Amino acid sequence: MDDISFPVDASPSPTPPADANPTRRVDTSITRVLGILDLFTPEAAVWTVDMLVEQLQLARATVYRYVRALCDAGFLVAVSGAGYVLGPRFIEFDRNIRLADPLLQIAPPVMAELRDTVNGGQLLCAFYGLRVLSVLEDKTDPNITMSMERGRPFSLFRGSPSRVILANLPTYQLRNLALNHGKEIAQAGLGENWLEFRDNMRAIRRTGYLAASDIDKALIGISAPIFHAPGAVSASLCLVRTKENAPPEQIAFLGDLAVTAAQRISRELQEFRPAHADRTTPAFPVSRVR
Amino acid sequence: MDDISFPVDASPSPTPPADANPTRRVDTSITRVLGILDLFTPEAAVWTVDMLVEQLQLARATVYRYVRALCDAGFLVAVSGAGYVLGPRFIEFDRNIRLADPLLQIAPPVMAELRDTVNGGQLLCAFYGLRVLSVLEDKTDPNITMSMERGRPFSLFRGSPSRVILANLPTYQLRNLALNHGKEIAQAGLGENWLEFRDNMRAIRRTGYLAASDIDKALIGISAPIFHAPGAVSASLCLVRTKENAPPEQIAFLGDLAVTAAQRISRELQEFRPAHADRTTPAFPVSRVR
DNA sequence: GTGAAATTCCTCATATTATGAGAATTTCCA
DNA sequence: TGGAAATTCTCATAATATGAGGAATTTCAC
Repeated sequence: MDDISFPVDASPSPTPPADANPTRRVDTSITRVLGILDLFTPEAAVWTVDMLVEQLQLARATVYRYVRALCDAGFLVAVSGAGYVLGPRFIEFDRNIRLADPLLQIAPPVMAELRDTVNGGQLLCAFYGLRVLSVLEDKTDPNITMSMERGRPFSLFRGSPSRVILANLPTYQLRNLALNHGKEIAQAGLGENWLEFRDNMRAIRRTGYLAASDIDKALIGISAPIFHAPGAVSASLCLVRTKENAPPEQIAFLGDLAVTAAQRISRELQEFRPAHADRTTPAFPVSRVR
Repeated sequence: MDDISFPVDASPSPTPPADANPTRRVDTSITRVLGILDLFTPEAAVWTVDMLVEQLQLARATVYRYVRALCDAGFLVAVSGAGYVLGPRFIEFDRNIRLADPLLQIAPPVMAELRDTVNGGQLLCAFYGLRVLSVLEDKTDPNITMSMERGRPFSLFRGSPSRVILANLPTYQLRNLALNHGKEIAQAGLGENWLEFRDNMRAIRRTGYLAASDIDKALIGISAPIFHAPGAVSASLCLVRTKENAPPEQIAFLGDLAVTAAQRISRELQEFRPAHADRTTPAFPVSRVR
């Protein structure tokens, strides 16, 4: 737990930027169609065709074609008054993901057992390529407004749940990240070069857990990694307390608690065999970074 | 509540068929790309490019292009071992929908108040064009395994939450449905022709609530409609009990309870002004049937 | 770290198909 | 039922997605 300093400006980065890679040639109509969905945010939940025409600078007929394709697929629905909103397909797919995810079958009882000891909140985070997502929360302290419910995205480089996953990625993936995202790594205070970065990650790995407070300054999160297979990190368990409820001498205790619980989840995960093992389906594995 | 009979075979219809309309010309690549996502089910959560090539009968390079487009958008993620699974974007979009949906801000406290009186379970269902989706459940009786958690789709023509929404749609939408989905309506026992259908729907509308047991035979659901605007039904509240806990003489009581709560939710919904009323955004309205 | 095997991406010619403008049709509310 | 608004259709044109095979990466066991 040495000196992993975070001299980052506290920009909240609510949504990581869509991984637009302008240098890479890509089928444009697909990208354009899918890009429409990005416009539908909680702040701008309803879009009319007129608004889309103006925003996208496309012909009216084209916008209608796009919108219809998305409606047919259930990604948009028409609402009264010539508007469109995000469709039911996202809700259904989220359920599909929940149903297929072994982590969500294994972790909840473990987290429930911890609830009283933690006396704060718990967060289960999953590794998704370049980002980490909260997938489950378990809150007891009503003073903790984590607003970290399922679906909240985090950068891979900020917050203890993310960083403890990052630190446990295989070496070649860390090297990839250092090559492709060196600037973000440096900005996050994780090292100015590959060697520094590697050593910092190793330090976190050796401690086993990571305590940090760089997302919500009033809270402290103590995270431990979860492995789908030996050496294959795929998630993390984060114990959360308000800072005044987490005196320094308790950090190690909470860290051990997190590590033990995460190891237990990892073990059950590795013994887990999905209910539908009939097909020639590969076992559910861990995300790759690109 | 007269004689709305349901002589339907109990086919569970887990997922309504994707609204494929082969007669209608549509941009094909978009459809093909989005269609890939349909392959990712809880039973077949992991697909390799090889499997996709065989399934789709497309060139390897094309499949890679499709998959990359979907990965770039976050709808798929690469996992170790050359596989792909549904990506984080669905989880994020589901959260976006939750955050933007006034219903999910208003209904939970109302449902919490009802919890002890209902002494079973409650289901909040939303109307999405041709289907109805469970969006929230509140369960107290542990014997009720509704498996109706958020995201479970229902046909618009089966189950009391769906039918009570159906019955309260505006006349011209009912006529549309009778024209385009007459067979399903007849199969669901809702009427052999437009006049029968219209009368059946009017009967449900006049009763105010609908009790039925056609989804889970061991349970009974008592549903009342929720309106986003006068005359614009958009959701329903369904009170659930096991059959032995719901003697006939209590049905009317539960029906009144559902109607009262649904009316309260409707009223608050119509008074609701979203937090982000800055833009020239239309107010969040109700789905249309096509 | 290193190297072999597997996965992923790129290049390019060709033919498919998406696009835009405006007309025709359908929807929906008074 | 009518009429304004929303949606879809038609068609010529230009853009771009496709497939095949080879090149470049990535992965993972040693």
